[in-house]
Amino acid sequence: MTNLTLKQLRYFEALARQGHFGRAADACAISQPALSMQIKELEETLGTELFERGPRQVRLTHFGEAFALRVRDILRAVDELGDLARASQHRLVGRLRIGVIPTIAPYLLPAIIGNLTRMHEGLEIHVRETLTSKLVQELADGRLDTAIVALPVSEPSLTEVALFSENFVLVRPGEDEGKPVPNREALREMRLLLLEEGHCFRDQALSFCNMHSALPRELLDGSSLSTLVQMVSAGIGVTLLPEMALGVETRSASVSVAHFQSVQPSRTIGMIWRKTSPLAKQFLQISDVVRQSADAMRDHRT
Amino acid sequence: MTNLTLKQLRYFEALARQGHFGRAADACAISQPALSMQIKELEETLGTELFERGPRQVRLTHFGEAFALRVRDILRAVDELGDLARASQHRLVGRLRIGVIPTIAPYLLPAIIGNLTRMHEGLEIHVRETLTSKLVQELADGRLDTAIVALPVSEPSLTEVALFSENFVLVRPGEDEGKPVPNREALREMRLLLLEEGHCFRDQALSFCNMHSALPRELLDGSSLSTLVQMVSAGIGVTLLPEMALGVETRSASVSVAHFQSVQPSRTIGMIWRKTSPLAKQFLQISDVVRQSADAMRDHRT
DNA sequence: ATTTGTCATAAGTCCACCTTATCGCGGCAA
DNA sequence: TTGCCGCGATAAGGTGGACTTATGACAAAT
Repeated sequence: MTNLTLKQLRYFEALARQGHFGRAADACAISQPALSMQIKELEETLGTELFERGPRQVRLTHFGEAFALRVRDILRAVDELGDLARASQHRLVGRLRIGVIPTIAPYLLPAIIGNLTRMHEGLEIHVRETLTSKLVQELADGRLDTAIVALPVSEPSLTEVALFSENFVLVRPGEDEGKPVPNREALREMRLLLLEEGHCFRDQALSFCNMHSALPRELLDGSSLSTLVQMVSAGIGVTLLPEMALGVETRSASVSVAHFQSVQPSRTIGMIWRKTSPLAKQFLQISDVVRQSADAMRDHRT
Repeated sequence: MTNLTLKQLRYFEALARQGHFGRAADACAISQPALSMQIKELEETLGTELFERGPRQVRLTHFGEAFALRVRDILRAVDELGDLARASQHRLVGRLRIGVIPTIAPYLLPAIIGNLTRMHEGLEIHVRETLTSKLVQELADGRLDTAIVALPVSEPSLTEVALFSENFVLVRPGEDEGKPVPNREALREMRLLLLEEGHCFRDQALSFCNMHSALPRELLDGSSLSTLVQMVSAGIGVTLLPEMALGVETRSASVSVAHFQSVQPSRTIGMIWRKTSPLAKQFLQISDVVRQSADAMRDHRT
């Protein structure tokens, strides 16, 4: 025996409502025999009569009534599937698992989360803050949807879009205020405090100084940019900060901030996601939000 | 765009569960391209991607996950439809609206209801007690499922099956005990107490006496057999009772009961239902229950 | 008795769906 | 790199199911 179909249930519902084959067929935009056949097939599939066909009227049997109640629930649920799909066309819905590197997260996330939840009501945002390599791995595993990292990542399976660039600034103890800004060569002679191994920002800073990672002698590892700034404030050394961290980290510390003159060190921050992800359009939307958030922060700081 | 089908939802569920087109196709007992096409069609219908097709694995999108939850509910509900039908195959289920004439109801119903509820657990019995004409009308209107009345009813649209026959007995005041039993002609000279117009039992009694209904002079109307017996007990007249009523009505009344000698008046009690009713088989089942109940009563009384 | 209304059945057409065969592509090993 | 392999998408063709119109059957109404 054939399985039952949604079509049959729809026809059944129409006939139960109309109590008349002809009118029900009209309502379904089919011919009366087509409806008759489908109803008959449905009854055979169930092994029970659903309607009592009298010459005067077509009436539901008892079982038909019980059946109709459940069928209506089912049809409503099915129609809601369509609504659900339509609703999630333009609006990002459900859970968004976003990864962010530690040298970005504290400064950018508050604004991003605020804007996203405001624009996409009902969006549940999970944040993962860790190193780029782990983010990439978790992205590939499907444990993350997207991540905000420093470009380039150069993973062939990932799409990357640029969000913004930010310069690095030199942070020195407060008493160094006004001293000439060292160039890269001079910097190499100073005690440069950087994050521990694995942070991309560390590599970027080293790269700017033309140093290789195999020079641990002159480096002290700090666990966060905030810690580094505190150490600088204590006169232990100097460090580099991405511009975005300036507002938060140097506000209440006795340090002096200096911009480099000729060659501005910088990095590009971008968003990445699996090339296969069907949420690409939504991610582009989100990237706009992030870009705007970052711009707003920059404007507000200057 | 075509509507979505249960088949698509079933395929979708299999693919969501297996995460692999080939295995899901096997599970559905179809070829892999067939499943691919149906999934594609489903996604097009919804306007959204349900799966993220990576070279490594096939994963649900967020929307796909939300979708799967609802789909599973729907499929479960649909499968329950089949169970519901199968469960109500042989067992009478739901509501049974049964009509009974007043000269039967008080005596037969307790036993019937007891037996029916015992045999068909979960059966909800509604009883309607009124005159045959109204029962027939309500039956035709679909407000009753079946009725127990005196045959024949001779409605072409109704099926009738005999349940049992019962004789009428003469009920006289207690002091008439032992007096010769009058024949029909003698009965016509006595003060015969009968039910009001419309009761079939009244017509049956009159018919036995060869009287026509247009003889109100010698008749007094009582509202129930019980009332009639009380009036007889008070010496107001005599009446006829169906045998079935004997036990209940004459137990605590000072009346004498006499059986007629030669020509036993009687009536046939039967069950009726719409010819179009698909519950015919169940009604036959019920009629057996009723028959047994009546026999048990008769045996118990003698 | 004829007509009307209503549902079931018949016959034929067409499209949806399934099949097998093949392509395209990314991953993997020599 | 090059060829192989696994897997999903695509192509082409066949079959059955579902729809159509036309007609039958039956009861009710006139």
